[in-house]
Amino acid sequence: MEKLRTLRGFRDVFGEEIQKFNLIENVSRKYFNLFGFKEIEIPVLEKTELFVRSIGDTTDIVEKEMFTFVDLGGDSVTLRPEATAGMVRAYLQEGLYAKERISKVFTIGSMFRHERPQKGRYREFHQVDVESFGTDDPLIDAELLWMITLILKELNVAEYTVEINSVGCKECRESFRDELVSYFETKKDHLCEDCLRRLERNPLRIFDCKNSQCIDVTQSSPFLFDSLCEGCQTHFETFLKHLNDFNIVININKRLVRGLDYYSKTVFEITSGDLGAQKAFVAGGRYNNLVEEMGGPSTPAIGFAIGVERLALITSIDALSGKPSYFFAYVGEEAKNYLVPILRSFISEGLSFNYAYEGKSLKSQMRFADSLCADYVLILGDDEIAKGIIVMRDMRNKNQHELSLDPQGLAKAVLKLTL
RNA sequence: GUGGGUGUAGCUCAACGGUUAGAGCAUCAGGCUGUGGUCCUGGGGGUUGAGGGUUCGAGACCCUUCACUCACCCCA
Repeated sequence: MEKLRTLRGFRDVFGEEIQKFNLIENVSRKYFNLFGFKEIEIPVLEKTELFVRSIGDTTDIVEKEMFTFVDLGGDSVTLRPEATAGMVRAYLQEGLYAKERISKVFTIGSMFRHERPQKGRYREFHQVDVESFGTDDPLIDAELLWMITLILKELNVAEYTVEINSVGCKECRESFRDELVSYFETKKDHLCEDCLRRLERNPLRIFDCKNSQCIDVTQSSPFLFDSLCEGCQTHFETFLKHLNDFNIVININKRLVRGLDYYSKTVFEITSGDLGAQKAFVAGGRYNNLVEEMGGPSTPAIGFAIGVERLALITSIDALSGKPSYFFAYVGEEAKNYLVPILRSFISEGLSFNYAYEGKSLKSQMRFADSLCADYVLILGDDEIAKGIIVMRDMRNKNQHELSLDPQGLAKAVLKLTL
């Protein structure tokens, strides 16, 4: 029989990695709450159209990376490849724009992209996603980056680069596009196949190309950054000023463009050299037109996503929580009768507890306790029962104490001794 | 979609084309029938990813296929 295993690019997350995931989520939540962001959980599965319309039908994600299928009702549905589209949909569907002047929301969960898996990239991956609707003030652009740096600091991530750029508004992009196309037309024979295709459909993406010839061509090309309209330029300069106020060190990268069509003005990426090719672990930007394009009122917005797997790769986890753990070792059937009362006592005091279900030898139980890294082992056998006591062994220094055998009061007595 | 690497015990890996495929770690047990980590002894655990071929003989060589992995592409 064929062995059952996960689908390609899908994984079981456990052990140290899940601890890191939890840590990342907890630290993120903490700061989101401090900054006034509210959690919202949105569906993993949405109508395909939602993603096609928001992300853009010429993007790689939509063209070849979505888990799309027809459901039993005949609708084309898609597992979300990113969170922003669903967040915008929720913002409109739930009428948040009418309920509050500014909506600051976040969500945490799985995303799906049908790509070839490699280090730090899987078909199911996790993102922490943050969105702010309702203001174009560059102060919030800087505030988001500040919040991210605080989270990274608490997670002990020190080696990273914040790259920022502005991709302008619709208007400056429109006029720049013609300028760019005419420049690349003259360099056509130096561009790779992909870039020739990009030239037709989405010329800005040529800046994304890793091909050395294409990079050469872009060296002397005009940059959108240099032909921003006055409004976008002021927006960017104010953004820079606020970043400086928050004491955030950044790197302006005129080549930085995003792979999704909806971005405008501010875009940013946070990268780490420790991640190899998949070096971006946080990315985001402003998208002032998307809400309107999706059928809502004209609403400026900005958001970002943290790649949890990638962040976990560069996060080192400290020692586990300081709470001691206890193990109950018993010898003989009579001792086992004390198990449940003692268990109840421990749980009601909130003490972490474990034991061997089959009795086995005391030696075996001690080994088990050791393998679980128990801090204390409570030992109960015929001798102790006869004397009305229970022995508590400190596994680190091998000291043993005798406690009176009173199941109800045992946890309290143990607490007094061990804390 | 393209290219490279790798598939042998739960994990990490050995085994020149030649007995019954081994070792370390892990696990279980014993030494020490009431005390963990160290030590010693032993046990269990394998369709060598799958299928075909070459050969007297294949874990090894050839072909096919699958999977994993890294990189490209793209992205978080």
